[in-house]
Amino acid sequence: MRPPVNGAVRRRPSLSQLRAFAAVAEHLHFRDAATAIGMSQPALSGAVSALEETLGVTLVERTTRKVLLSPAGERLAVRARAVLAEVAALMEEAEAVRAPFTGALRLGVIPTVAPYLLPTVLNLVHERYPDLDLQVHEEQTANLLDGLTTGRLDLLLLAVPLGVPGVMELPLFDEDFVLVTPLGHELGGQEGIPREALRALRLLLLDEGHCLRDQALDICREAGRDDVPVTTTAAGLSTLVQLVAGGLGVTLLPRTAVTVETSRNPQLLTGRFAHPAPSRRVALAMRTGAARGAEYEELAAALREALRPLPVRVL
Amino acid sequence: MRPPVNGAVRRRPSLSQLRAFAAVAEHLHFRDAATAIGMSQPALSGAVSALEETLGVTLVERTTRKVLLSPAGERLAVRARAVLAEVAALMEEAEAVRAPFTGALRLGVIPTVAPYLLPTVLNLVHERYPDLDLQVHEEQTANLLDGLTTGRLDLLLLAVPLGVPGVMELPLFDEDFVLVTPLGHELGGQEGIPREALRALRLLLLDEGHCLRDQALDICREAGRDDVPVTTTAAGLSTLVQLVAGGLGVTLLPRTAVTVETSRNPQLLTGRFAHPAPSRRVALAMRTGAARGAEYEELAAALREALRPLPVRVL
DNA sequence: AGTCACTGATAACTACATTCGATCAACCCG
DNA sequence: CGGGTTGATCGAATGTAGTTATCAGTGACT
Repeated sequence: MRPPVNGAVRRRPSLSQLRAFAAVAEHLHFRDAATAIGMSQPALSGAVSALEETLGVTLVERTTRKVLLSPAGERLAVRARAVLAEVAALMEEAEAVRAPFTGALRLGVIPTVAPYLLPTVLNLVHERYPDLDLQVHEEQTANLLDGLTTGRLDLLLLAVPLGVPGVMELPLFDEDFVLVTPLGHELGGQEGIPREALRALRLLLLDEGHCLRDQALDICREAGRDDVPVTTTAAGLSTLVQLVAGGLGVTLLPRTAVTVETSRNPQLLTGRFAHPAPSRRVALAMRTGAARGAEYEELAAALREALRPLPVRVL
Repeated sequence: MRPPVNGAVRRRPSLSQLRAFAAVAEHLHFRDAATAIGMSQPALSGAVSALEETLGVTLVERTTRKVLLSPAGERLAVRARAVLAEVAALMEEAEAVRAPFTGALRLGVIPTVAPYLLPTVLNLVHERYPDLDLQVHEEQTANLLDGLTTGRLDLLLLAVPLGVPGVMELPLFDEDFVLVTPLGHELGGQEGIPREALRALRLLLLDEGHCLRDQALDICREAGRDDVPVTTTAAGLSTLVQLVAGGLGVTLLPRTAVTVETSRNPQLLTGRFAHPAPSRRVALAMRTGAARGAEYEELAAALREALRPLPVRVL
């Protein structure tokens, strides 16, 4: 009493079969799919048929003129892609073991960090990991996270916490915010400024999308300021500082940006907040389970050392 | 200027190679591993060597007397297992598509739900999915969750929310708790009992580990009762009800349990709480991304229909 | 309606990877 | 110093997976 039409011996699918199927699922066209994965069309055709045979399921509805996936095919294509992704991760990890700190590392950095930390980062990489081909992409947090999860980027350097599942943060340091004022401002150059002072100030902010803008607004809220002072905004910290120098208001600057941005402008003063000063945490972020994760952690450790000379609290 | 000792052509590992490696990683013994996956020892030996060749990494340190994984091997074994797990999931999903609602379904049920819902569940399965081999396991929530994540169980029927990552809940219904009192108790048989009444009652509870016990305690806390009345506890709801009938105190019973547990005992009365009454939500739970997930969702839908006659709020 | 271009399927053949049984060499143990 | 166990190696048989060449069905255009 065996099942009726089941003469097929159930066996294990092969990776190339899954690759073939995934390619067909993507292109919905056998010849295109075949060239895409570098094999002949008959081979691919046979591979897909063989897979359907081994799984006992029709995956692809082919009318000579059109190809589309069966409902089962839709579901199994997802699984096939998952398998192939795992295999790719394995091979990548093998490569990472074989030759750590080589090849391309696509690093995403937020604009309010990039100009001030990149010198340190680039130096470190150049000195310590000369075979690492660091490719820097400066974007805002949301874009970076999208790039990370879609695989366009490998590693991010940004402000945390992110609270995004599947993304692991490797904290680097905490840095205080300082108050940047024009020369002659009542708070100019003071120390121990209470946060509540923010309530009465005309605060200049970055454009929408910059996490620093949101952090500044949060700090204001915590200081008891409920209105949102959106009068002027600037695309970059340098511009923002120029606006402050021009007397349009004051702004908050992360500690790492202060030296670069204010030293070249004698019109500015920086004031420190009272302890505990508002601060932000800067970290590396990678996909949880990234193939080169171990390297990223080592890089984070090396980076913490390299950042020690900076006026921040290294973690 | 090509890399020095790299004559090997980098190619793609095969699934059988990964299977072989995973087996060796598990057994740390070539012959055992070979028999475990049903292939000859030389074949397995060759497969592992071939994998090392394709990956360009030494995975296994073999001294003729001992086998152990290299650090790289440890890391890559994890990846290999992940690949194989994905493949297994794919095959299982294919099987599920090919023959839905057949084969074994290992269902875990908590003790405070099992006796009252299983008749409905078994009936439904028998009528609608006769080829489904339902295997019921009655355990407490913590054990069930462990069983689910380790793969010992496929589906759970329990009280939610669980808040466990990787576990998806398919809500079935909400049911009120009722107050069970002995005959002659001041609150006996009343309706619209305020929760605050719980403060003054001698409440009997189930043993540690039953989620119903924790829910009852939560309800008490919400009602403003801070002390934990742990005087007597019982291993099952039936026992608990007997204790109530014996005048030892009162207890909370989920609505689905009331008919069964109180009808056979004329010594008891049940009282309803004022709206909104304390309640619990009962749901199915499965691993996120379970191969037969679509079937479980359909089963949940069918179950909701089948439960409609019961005095609960079906979702 | 006929033809053409393009689709995926098939056939025949080849190459090579996988597997097996048999055997070998190293090692631990008594 | 054997005896037994370990993993590695060998050579042959098998089966898989790939190739090129060709076929057969379909829709579009004239």
